[in-house]
Amino acid sequence: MRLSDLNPGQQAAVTAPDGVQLVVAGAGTGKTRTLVHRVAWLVDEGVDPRDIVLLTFTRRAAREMLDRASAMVGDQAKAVRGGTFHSFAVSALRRHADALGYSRDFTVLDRADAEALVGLVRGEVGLGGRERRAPQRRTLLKLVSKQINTGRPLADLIDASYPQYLEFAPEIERLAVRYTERKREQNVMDFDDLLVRMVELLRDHPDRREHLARGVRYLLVDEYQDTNRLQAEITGLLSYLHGNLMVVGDEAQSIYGFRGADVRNILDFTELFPHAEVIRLEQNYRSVQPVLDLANGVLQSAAEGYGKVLFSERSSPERPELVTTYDEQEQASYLAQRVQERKAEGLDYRSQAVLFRSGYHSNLLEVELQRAGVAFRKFGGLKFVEASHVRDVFALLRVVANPRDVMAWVRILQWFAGLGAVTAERIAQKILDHPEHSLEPTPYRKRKYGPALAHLAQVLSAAAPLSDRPEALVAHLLEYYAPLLETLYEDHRKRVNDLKTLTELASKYTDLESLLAEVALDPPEQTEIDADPAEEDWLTLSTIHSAKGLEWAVVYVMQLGDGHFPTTHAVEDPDALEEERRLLYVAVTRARDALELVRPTFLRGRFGVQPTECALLDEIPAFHSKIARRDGQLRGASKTKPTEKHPDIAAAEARLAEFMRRFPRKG
DNA sequence: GCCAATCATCGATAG
DNA sequence: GATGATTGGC
Repeated sequence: MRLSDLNPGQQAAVTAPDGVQLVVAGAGTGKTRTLVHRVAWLVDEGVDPRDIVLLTFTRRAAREMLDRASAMVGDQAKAVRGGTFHSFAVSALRRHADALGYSRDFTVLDRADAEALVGLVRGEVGLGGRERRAPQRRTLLKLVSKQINTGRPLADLIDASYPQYLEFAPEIERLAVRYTERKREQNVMDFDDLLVRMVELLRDHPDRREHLARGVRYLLVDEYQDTNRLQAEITGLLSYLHGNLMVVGDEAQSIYGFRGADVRNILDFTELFPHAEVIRLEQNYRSVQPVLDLANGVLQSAAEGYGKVLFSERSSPERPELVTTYDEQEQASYLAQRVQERKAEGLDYRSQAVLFRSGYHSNLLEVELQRAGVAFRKFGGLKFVEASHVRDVFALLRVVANPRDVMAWVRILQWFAGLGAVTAERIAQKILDHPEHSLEPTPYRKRKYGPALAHLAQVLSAAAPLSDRPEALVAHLLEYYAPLLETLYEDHRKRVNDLKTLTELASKYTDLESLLAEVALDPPEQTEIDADPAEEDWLTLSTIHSAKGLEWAVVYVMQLGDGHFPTTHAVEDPDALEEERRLLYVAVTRARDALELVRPTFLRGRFGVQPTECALLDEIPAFHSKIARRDGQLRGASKTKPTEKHPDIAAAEARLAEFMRRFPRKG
């Protein structure tokens, strides 16, 4: 490895002596590069790679960094343990489950299952079927989760986000307690439990703490501004023994407030670790100055001053562009055409990315791209494993792995005619209370669904011995499930292909537990599954959250407009709007050479499709001098298809024309 | 008492 | 489009 490629700040971070360092690194200042070099440098210095732990925000980021480190110092760097806090916790918790009243075959509930379980408890604590409008299970889980991740009292959180539900505070308190109890009974953990139990393990079990911390000689944490208090606690507890900790982050890029992330973790870091060396990386190597001018403008408009100004030595005559289109359809057509134009000019799709606030914002664009034959992959939004029929198969896998998994049972049992939610829960509870019998169909023999249960029991008992061969296990279960699929879904023809994909997915694993944990913690993206592996040049579509830490030569930020980006909620809530601003900052700073902000004039609002402002853009100081304007209307429209007006807009215009005709202006 | 079909309401980001 | 309350049927 060569240190001469690095600037003095980066070198200081890479070669820092033992101890605690805080690396404050603005967007594009080579944060990832620095971490990669740090790992490589440590390995090069003779540190056992297995004693290095690199915690990142996604597993994708961890993999990428370790690959790059390996390229510098050889494959030994692959032995570095890397992943998210959650994935690190799963492996630690499996080994130490006994200390926490769990057994080591616990399963991980994803959000949908967690919500389903909250739904069961919801009825139990009296939050269902009343004339008073009680919060939905989704909202309830959000509240409980936020309480756990922030440590703030539930009543405060309700007051802040859902004041209309304050009258339910006592019931919600009870729900939180029951929910936790039931998860433990069922030997399942939701995402929050992974952190909570990890803290519990490290805090309350000194022997385990020492054992775990002994193996963490160097701890590196990326994206520290997006950690919550539990993660900060884990960071401190894991590194207490050797005292070698490096955290890296940028407070201006904090975009996970909704998940309980606390910027104070990074802002107050030196109070917690007074001996920490603070290293600042300020020079931006990524973007041209005009892009940074706009990024700086976005930060200036923030209520909380970050006092940060990015500068670059890369100049460009082109300012970022504000592209105005008529509506969403024209936006989609424009983008599809624009990426092709750039491709024709010699810029690969690989160097371009379209970013948006919410997963569904790209729906129309995806249709246009498909029509135009542009290969793309989408990151964020609905995942392959979230499809209902795929979840079905995973429910079968989960009861094989953990027969106490009530939510998996409840899902499976409701496949059968005449067996509804109430009976399903009753049977699942019975299995939980007498796990030695598992599914014993005899008591239900006289029921309509008796034979179906007998068949299921038979399939599952044959499945058990296949646990250490996931591929064979999936094949066995599919033999049972495939015929069922046809009766369960009218559109089963579309769904049946996914079953083959499932077998392929399973073939990558050697045991069932890691298959299930990985799929819960790092689900493969739908378009990765669909993509033609031979196609190497594809366009990236991504939510801004999923684009964090990445960069492209050209970036398009689409769907700018109140109610979309920023989202509905944020338009009224100043704190939420601040997070939207940081989100825009993250999006803008992904661009190396060129940036386009695309803004449809007519967007779907509360009263149908209507002209829409964009608070985020309007408040940027001297915005108009920082951007160039472009009309997104397609001139060479014959190349693609003609722009269609949104039906709502067409209808509104027709009504307007009718109105004008009947009430002609005088004079 | 439970199931299955029907109707109103409301939306995000992710491990 | 999903969630959850409601309603009619067994």
